[in-house]
Amino acid sequence: MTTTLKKPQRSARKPKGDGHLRRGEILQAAERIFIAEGYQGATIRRIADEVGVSSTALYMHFRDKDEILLEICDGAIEELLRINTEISDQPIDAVARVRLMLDAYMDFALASPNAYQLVFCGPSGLLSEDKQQMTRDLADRCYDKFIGVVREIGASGRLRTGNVDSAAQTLWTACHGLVALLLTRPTFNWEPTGDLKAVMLDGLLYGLVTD
Amino acid sequence: MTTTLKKPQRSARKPKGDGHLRRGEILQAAERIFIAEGYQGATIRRIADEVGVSSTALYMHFRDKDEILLEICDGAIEELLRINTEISDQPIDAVARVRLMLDAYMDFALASPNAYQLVFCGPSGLLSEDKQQMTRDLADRCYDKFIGVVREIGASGRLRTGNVDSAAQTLWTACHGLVALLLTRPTFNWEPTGDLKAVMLDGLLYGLVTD
DNA sequence: CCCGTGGGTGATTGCCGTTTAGTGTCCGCG
DNA sequence: CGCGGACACTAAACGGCAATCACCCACGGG
Repeated sequence: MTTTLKKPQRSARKPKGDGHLRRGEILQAAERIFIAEGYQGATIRRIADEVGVSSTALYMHFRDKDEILLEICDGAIEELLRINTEISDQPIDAVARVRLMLDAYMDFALASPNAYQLVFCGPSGLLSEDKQQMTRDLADRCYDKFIGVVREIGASGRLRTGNVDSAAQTLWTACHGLVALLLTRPTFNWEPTGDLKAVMLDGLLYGLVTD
Repeated sequence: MTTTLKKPQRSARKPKGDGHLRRGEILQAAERIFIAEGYQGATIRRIADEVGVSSTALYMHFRDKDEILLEICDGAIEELLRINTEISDQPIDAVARVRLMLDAYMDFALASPNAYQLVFCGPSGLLSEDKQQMTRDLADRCYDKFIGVVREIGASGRLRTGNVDSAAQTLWTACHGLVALLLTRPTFNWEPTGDLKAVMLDGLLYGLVTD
């Protein structure tokens, strides 16, 4: 009952300042299709149909298709940044925080596979470089949170390799590789996901960090 | 030499059994464009233009576009399999062989970025699953070579984690992650590639394998 | 009352992969 | 020699895509 009457039936047409509402509706519909059918299935026409407008109408609110999907991804990455910040602030051992962050990172990827792949597995040119700027910045801030904790470990002299950057990049890319392949090759005969995550984290941290 | 004149001045038409030659020419042109411009730039029409035939002609020799690119990728993966086999047969310590194989794997990915990404970073549906069968089989045989050596390590009791499969998958996916991100995010402020490879291999093997 | 403007549309452009119907040339066979 | 058929190939078209264009029209301020 609370629904559709945004304004009394004064007019058959929606009131003039509806633009902002439309934008939200489009994002919502796009996200549904994007989650359900991936990048390929989320065409401009299908999103427009879902909202109930013509495909042209989407260009009123977004410059192009990429901007829609990137805005969805931004939302996902913001969530990751929030998680990273939370973990980063916990008053526990730095190594434990690194482990938590990497674990949360992998969980995030597995929970938001489409957004994750669009941002981190983008086939180098699926979307033009400059349009990703906003998303890339967010991802970089996630990485900054991460490397901050790694730097703590390095400062306390617990890094078996002296270089903070190479250690951080190794930890990150290794975890990325695991989830990326889990997502893109779902038919492979994988060991249980939890086991793989554990072996990855145990192995890497044991290999890179001293007690 | 290869005169780029479309019509040889001798006979207006090439001899009858030219089909298999055409196939080679197409693959060669496609590979050039594919390497130079990636998956996006390698369109049927552009490949056909390069060869000097109509776009329809490609369908004489290949069922569809994916088959062309996959055949190129097969060539690349066969090279990887050859390398893996060679290393696998070397009469040296199993751990040293695993390290060599992973190192060669990463070098291969960095040397054939397009083929590597198409096979291993395919956004889960860029090419239909069944068409990749041949390529997947080759990749699986590469993995078999790899896991064979890991199994040797496990059999000699040198695996810190008892599970051969999870260790092998961890090693593989971690190395994949490194090269995948190096390829897809070339603008990131990476440490030197050699350093990253070394830290990855040292850390992982130290973490997963006992002396 | 009228007119500018914001929100929206149908038609169109220019790519793409793929399909269909057809064309010219060579070969083997009568 | 002639002719049917196979072969290598093509032009044109189809449907789908993102993106653009030229419009349209109800509303609200003057």
